[in-house]
Amino acid sequence: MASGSGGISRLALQRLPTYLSYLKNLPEGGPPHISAAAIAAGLGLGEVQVRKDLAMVSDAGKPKVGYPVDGLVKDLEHFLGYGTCNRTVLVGVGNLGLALLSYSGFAEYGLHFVAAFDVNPALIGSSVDQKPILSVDKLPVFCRENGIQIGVLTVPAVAAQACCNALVAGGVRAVWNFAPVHLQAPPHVLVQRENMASSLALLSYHLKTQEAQAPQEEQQSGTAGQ
Amino acid sequence: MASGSGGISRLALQRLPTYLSYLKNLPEGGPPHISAAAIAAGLGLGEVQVRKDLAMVSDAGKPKVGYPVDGLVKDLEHFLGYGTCNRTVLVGVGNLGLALLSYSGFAEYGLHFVAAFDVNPALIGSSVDQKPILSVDKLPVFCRENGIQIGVLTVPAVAAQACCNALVAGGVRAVWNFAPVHLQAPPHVLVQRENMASSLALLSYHLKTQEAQAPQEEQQSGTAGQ
DNA sequence: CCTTTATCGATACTAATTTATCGATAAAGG
DNA sequence: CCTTTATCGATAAATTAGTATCGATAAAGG
Repeated sequence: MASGSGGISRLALQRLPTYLSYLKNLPEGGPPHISAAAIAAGLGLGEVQVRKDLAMVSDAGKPKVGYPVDGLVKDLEHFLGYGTCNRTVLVGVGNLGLALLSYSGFAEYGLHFVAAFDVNPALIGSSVDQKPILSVDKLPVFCRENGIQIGVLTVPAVAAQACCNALVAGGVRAVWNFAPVHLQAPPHVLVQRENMASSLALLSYHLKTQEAQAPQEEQQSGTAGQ
Repeated sequence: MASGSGGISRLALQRLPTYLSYLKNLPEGGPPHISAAAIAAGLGLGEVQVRKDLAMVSDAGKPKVGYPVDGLVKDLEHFLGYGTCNRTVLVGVGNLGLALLSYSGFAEYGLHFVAAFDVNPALIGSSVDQKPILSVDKLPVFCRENGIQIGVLTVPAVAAQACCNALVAGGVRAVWNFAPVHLQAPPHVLVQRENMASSLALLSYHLKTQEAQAPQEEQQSGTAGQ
């Protein structure tokens, strides 16, 4: 296991979980080693890029053999900080909030929901999957007392900055923001915006430009590889 | 309105919707013009970057005045292809699928859900917000007959490639994939993966590294700007 | 009408990221 | 034991993205 010299680039860091999930989903009885070329092919990436990314995380790669799958998984998880339990609260129990709250897969990434918060009195007092829904008034104190590290924001845009402030006041150091606004926060707090609109922009632009270029395409017999 | 010379970069394209939403959320009675510097400050970006991005989209910027807010909004929407109705289906009516299906905000981006698909017989036949839930067996035919352009995949990872193939067979040209797998598709079909794990990686890594560097921080009096 | 000022757009520069090349090495086969 | 081959890691080149500088211009004020 190696910690690459300087820091890892943001884009490389974002690719790491993709490798991780690819490796974890490899068929059970397969070979215990895998080459960078194989990973690259499976994920549609460049072979050299894969090697470079993995070099930041692990030094278990050996010529002629490749990387040991299990070892690489461990190295990735360790590098990303999965495994250490990050206590998390969710703010805003709407449709999306509920979906995230009841998704069990986040535990794999070390993310553990402890409680949820909302302003709606009809929700306060109830619970979702053992996780209580509390009033947002209690947010800063709760975070402070329970050592919360991550806050997930699924509130309307207008409420997002206030909720973010409450999280920061409670000592939270990472915010996952699903609201379509840019949030201000002190530098030691990482605000990661999950921007669905960005993805949609890519889709929409693709459709628009492709339409202009090839308006008569349509007879591809569904040849989707693999 | 200008179409920048070559193509726009992926990263720039992803920033455009951020500008758009920022402009749309500007207070009603405000000034009719805005400068690149003001936008940059509001979004935490570089002033020059904002100008360069906007130059790809619009040529309505004037010295001493800035950009006309309304005009810029129109140019952005036109460039991104919003406004043209993109008929969309959703596959996989689980928690997340439901949340997306009942979120009304997508219409703003030209995305209109026409129907949803699932394998669960208990769901098939019912509907969510006027949108019928049909059997996945009908997916290719339905897409073909209704001129569906976008498919949203909120199915389990194992089912994703098969559903993607069905969408492609139905003539869909853009897929928004929420499943944590890399999908194969012919080159004219854009597969955009919404990778929550990537965001989580950033958060987790930030917490891990910050913990190692400054384990004794904690007494910041919640000074969150704005 | 001329000067000043805010702000854009273009050009030049710098930094980051990706891709290509090449030598080194671990295993396999003769 | 030597040769061959697959594959890694490192260095170098190319591409791409981001930043700084500067002249040009539209409005405002004298």
